[in-house]
Amino acid sequence: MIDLKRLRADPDHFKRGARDKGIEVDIDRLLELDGQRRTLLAGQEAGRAEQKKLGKEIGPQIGALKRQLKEATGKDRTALQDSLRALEQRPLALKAEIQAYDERIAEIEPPWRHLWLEVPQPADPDVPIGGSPAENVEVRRWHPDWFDPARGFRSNKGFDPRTHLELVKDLKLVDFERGVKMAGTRQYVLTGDGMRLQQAVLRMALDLVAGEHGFTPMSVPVLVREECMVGTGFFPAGRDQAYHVAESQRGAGHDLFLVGTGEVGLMALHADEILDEAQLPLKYATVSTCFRREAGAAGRDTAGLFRVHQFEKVEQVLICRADEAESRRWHETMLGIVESLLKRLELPYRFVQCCTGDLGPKNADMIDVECWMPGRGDDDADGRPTGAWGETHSASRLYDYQCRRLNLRYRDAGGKTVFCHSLNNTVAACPRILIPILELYQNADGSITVPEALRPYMDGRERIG
RNA sequence: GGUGGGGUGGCAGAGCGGUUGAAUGCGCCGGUCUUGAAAACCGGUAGAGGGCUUUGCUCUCUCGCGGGUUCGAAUCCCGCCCCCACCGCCA
Repeated sequence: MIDLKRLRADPDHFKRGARDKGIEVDIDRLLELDGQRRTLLAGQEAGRAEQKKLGKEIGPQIGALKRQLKEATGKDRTALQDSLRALEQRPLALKAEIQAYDERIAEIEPPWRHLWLEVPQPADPDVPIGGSPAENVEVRRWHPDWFDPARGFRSNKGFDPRTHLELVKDLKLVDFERGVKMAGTRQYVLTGDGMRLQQAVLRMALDLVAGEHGFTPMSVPVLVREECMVGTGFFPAGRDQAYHVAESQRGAGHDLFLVGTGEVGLMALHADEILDEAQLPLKYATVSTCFRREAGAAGRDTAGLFRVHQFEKVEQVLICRADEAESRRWHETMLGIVESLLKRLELPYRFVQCCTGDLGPKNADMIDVECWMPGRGDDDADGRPTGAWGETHSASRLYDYQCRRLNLRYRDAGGKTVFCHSLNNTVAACPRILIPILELYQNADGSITVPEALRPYMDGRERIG
């Protein structure tokens, strides 16, 4: 969430930020509620201060009188009761006053809090302003010697490509029909070498980020409390995207939600903690199952492995000191890890600077990594796909937006508690990353060459099919 | 799932409903002493929000979380969450 002090000081900054991201939030209403709340709080606190003072003054007197009352009879009793009543008059009036404040605050706080959570983090000034992914800006690209996306598949490999959909069917790597039978649309079964290939990619990615780059590998819950989803910034905006396990309907005290990314478990791990500055940065990686409802994506990428409800992902997160330069450096470092993965896999890729409209509420900056997928894109005159870039990774820089929500802080050299900065980045998302691998490494005879970097994870095998 | 016990500061551990935001011990920080260190002694040691004459003073909230009783709740009542023990079930 954003810093309310900054919002009060410069509302236009946040209004602009929301507008640039195409997110509707009534900031004027939030400021109004905030002002009301602060006024009420001041009144409530003044009342309580007096109540405490009074309690110390006349509390012991009341206690003494009540003790006397127990033994007293007749006239004494009436007199004692009268003085008791007189003594209690002021605190009773105060009590009513404070309760009135409490009620009004209780009315205001839920909408105030909800609006506060909805205010997006403004994008950094160097993020291009735009409304849709079409306005994202390519930053750089790379391709191996043996495949230049600019030239088209045939001139690179000497034959026309099949799409990954055709390849997995021919080679029996995926069973879509039975996946759908069991679990509905966008479900699939990886079979045999399809599963082996996926495991090879995941393990290679985890070894890279954990083994070579010092990210601690973790296994974290994928079924979490709502607080984790709100804390990591996926709720309330992305509530529709998450599967909701309504355990409260069968008597449990709280519901659970299936995470859409391992980032949730890795980031929520340290919620409500105050870390030592010396512990930072925290570098974590996980391989986890991810669940997405894909609400609003009906009809988009329905065929194949591109957009599915359940998938496996190696994710890296980093929690560091609240220093812009440092978190920018880590962003580059994490992107560098992805780059080395894709170079080892020899997959043509490009980095894309996402525009404001593509960032989502929580990010100040986001770089997408796209791989060349020969089976995507428009068809040519012969009805063959011409290929297109497809998003496989996404690297976000969040400043302290996420850590504020998670209440995740550290104590700096001066002893102050400061919200940490956080970053996250895909290392490898499966089965999506299998698409460029299968399509680029396909051979004229319909087989797939196993990328060299994956062979150690595939019992040394050189081809599938 | 059943039964029982329990959640208090960095940790351990007290706390008849009334100056208890919290004794005591440990740890940590500063000081005295010392050639240096240890010991001993003295002092200080939670977080959040607000106000001001803004590096200090002051107010409010926080004893798992939420609600209730009360003039007043760490203390009494209710709900929830979590932990521990034993039993049952189980990869």
